[in-house]
Amino acid sequence: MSEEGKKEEPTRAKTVDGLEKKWTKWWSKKEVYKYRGESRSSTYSIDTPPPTVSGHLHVGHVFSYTHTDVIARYKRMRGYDVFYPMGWDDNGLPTERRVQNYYGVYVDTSLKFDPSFKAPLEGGKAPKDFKAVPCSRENFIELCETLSQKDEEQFKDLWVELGLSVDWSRTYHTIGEECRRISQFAFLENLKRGEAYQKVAPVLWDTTFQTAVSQAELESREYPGFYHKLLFHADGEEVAIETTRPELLAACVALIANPKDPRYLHLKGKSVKTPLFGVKVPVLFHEAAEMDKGAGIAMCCTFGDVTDVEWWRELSLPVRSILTKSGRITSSVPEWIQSEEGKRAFEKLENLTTFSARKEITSLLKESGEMEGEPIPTSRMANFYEKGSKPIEIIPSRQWYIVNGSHDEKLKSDLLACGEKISFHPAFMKRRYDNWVEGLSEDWLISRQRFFGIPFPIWYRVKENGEVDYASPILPSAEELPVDPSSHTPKGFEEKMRGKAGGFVAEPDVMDTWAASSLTPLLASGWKRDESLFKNTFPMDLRPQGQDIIRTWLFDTVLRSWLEFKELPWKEATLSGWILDPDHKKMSKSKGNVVVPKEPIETYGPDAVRYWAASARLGVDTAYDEGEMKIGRRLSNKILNASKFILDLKEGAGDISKVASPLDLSLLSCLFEVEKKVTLALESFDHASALQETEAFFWSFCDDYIELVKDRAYKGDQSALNALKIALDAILALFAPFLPFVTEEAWHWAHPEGISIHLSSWPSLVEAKESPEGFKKAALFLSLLRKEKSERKVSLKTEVEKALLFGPGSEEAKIASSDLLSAVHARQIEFDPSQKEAGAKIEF
RNA sequence: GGGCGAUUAGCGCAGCGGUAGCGCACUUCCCUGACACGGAAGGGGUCACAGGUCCGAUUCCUGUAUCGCCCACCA
Repeated sequence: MSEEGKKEEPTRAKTVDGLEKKWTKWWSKKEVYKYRGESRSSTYSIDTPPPTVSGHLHVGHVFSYTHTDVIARYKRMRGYDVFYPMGWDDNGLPTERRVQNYYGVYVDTSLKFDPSFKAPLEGGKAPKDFKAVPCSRENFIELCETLSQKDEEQFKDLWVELGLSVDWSRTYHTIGEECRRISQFAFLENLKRGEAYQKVAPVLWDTTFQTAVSQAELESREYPGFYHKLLFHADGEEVAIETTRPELLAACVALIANPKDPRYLHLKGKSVKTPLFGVKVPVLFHEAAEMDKGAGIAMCCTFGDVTDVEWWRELSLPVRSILTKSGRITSSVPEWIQSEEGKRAFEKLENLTTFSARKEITSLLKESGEMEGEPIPTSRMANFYEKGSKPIEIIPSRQWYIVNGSHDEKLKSDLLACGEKISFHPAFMKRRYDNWVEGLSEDWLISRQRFFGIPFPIWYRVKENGEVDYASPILPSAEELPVDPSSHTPKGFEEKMRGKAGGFVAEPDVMDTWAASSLTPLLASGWKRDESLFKNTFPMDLRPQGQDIIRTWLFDTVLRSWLEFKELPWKEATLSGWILDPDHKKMSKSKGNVVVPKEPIETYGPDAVRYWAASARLGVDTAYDEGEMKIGRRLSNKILNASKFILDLKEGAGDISKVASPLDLSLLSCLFEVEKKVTLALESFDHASALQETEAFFWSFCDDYIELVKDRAYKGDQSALNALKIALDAILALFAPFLPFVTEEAWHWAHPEGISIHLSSWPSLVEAKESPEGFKKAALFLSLLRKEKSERKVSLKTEVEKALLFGPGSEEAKIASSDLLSAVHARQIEFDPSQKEAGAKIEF
């Protein structure tokens, strides 16, 4: 026992306050949660979600991580060697922005690493006329690692305080060297097998961040717009179309109507002239044109939305692009506009943002009389990059992709089969996986036009004529990884050949953050780094995560694992729900309703906060509820007090052979039943019922069993004393995964030489000879007698002459007759099972 | 438009073929030799609605409504 422990012993803690400091220190000193790595069969491995290191903590973190910790602790007590690592996600836009603001820098990939670089700021507010300073990608990554270390300390403090049983010697960073190496290596493997490829195609583009984004990162939002009715000119008639994107008129390549629409059939094979620009475009027909939408005929622009892309592809239309990557109209008149009026009109739109261009073109159209009526306001759904603030545009560019089954039926069905083999908890979450896989329409776009992130390990040759030869990239060997092609020179070249004809250039793009995150099971388990660790931990057992990232993190991880090994990354996936604020609104920083987890932990104690979290089932959105924490705190205190009471009695050794009274045996049978239920629940990841079941038994144990046997226990009755001790040990063990601090405290009172309850074994009682009904009925009649006393307005300890128990169950309750007698302070007791309804009477 | 979940006491939630449970809150009582950061007892619900299956439905089936989420649509 530690010195601290000794000091505590004479006066056992009365409340839960302060337990966390004492025991977290002890656990760390004794390496209670260390993964030993003996064999795959004894290992239970967890693919812990690496929290985004953004400097903000949130009770939602506490919620879902507690669910996982309960399982980790349970498995450990079941004898598993639990592999429970922790990662930090410091690769991605949130970190990038945070580092930029914190240090006052931005990345310039043309710069070389500067070992003496000093950032101009170090947190705090930037001076008024401050201008951010450029730095190399490597310097930026260094700054990122420095800052995330600070953030990680915060997170780690929280996790430790919460009592997460993480093995802190196993941590990783998603921007760390090892992760860059693995991500690049895995990408090169994909490339080798033909699963990664590049192509020039229309991509979803965020104009604010100026990067391509993937289908998985889209979200639909309500966006205000206007319907504009434009008049196209056909022979002898005007064709009206409706559009919300008039600014793209110059990019129009065709009008599309439904082949079944009689209104436009006569235009088949004809062309029309666009308003303002007078460009001739064909009238074409396609099933995707909806007759009841707008005018029933649409203009197809390159590119206004994904339907345009579909038409463009299927009808082999030309590309007429007028939007630049910054979201502005191009700065010169495109060659397809021939007429003088058209050229003049376009000049007025040059360099305008889509928003200003829309206003400008509207007035031009009004002037020319080619718009019918006023624009009609509408609210439509538009696609946004989830972190962006303007709708995405579709712009053709060269990008890297990884296959995901969208164009490959075999791969798609393999991935669906993977979904079948993973157990989702709750099970209905699997449908979201299926829906996503079935609905994929494009391969996974993994290149991002950002500066911070994991670079593609690729260079390209520059031909003698100065053109970049994308077709045959130069690749590094596995030993060279990680590389940053913008500052490292490929083998066989000299740095001075960079950017020169006959030389080389770097691939400027970085990988999507999910490209790294999708490798967490490989990263954590030591793939290509520690083969014995890898053998013992992969495929992993459990992936816990949020329900919102099934389509990204979960799917991408399955995909990468499948491509790499033709294997599942893990067997089970648990999905936690949202945390809502007390008014059932989703907690989010922008709403300002976020609760910082430190506060409730300090106020109620970590066990109480865990109690709240563990009371909610997986997949169920849960309101933040301090009331529930109060109950958890009360329960924790009660556990301490009940333990104290039992251990202060004349010590029973917990020897089951000394338990002889039928009531005591019956209690142990009830306990056996509870253990079975709790174990079953935890095996199916139903921590909430496990906790509830344990708690219900514990209250009945305190209110009924302890009250019944108190008298015997005071008198040193061995049967009662031993049963109390056995039950106490079992109850502490059943609570241990949920309430690690109080259970540890009380367990050490009983086991002063032991290391930790969390390394002790899960209770495995055998059913006692007596039926559980005896105790249950005794408890029932004890409660009926209490009710009788309460209704007769006498105190519980008032002496009475006779207690009369009748009705069903009173026969079984007879095994407790002498205990009932002393518990209700009666001189005699009578039973009458012949009555129809159970009840109790007292006589004075 | 497709899919998924929810709807049970004032609130938060369990339950699931046999005439409703837990916790909080509420009312009453009790500083009883573990516990007043406590304990005992009590009141409170036509289980969203409408059909169907069944001897019997809150529980199964089919619809409807409301709320939430995911996907698709975005002329």
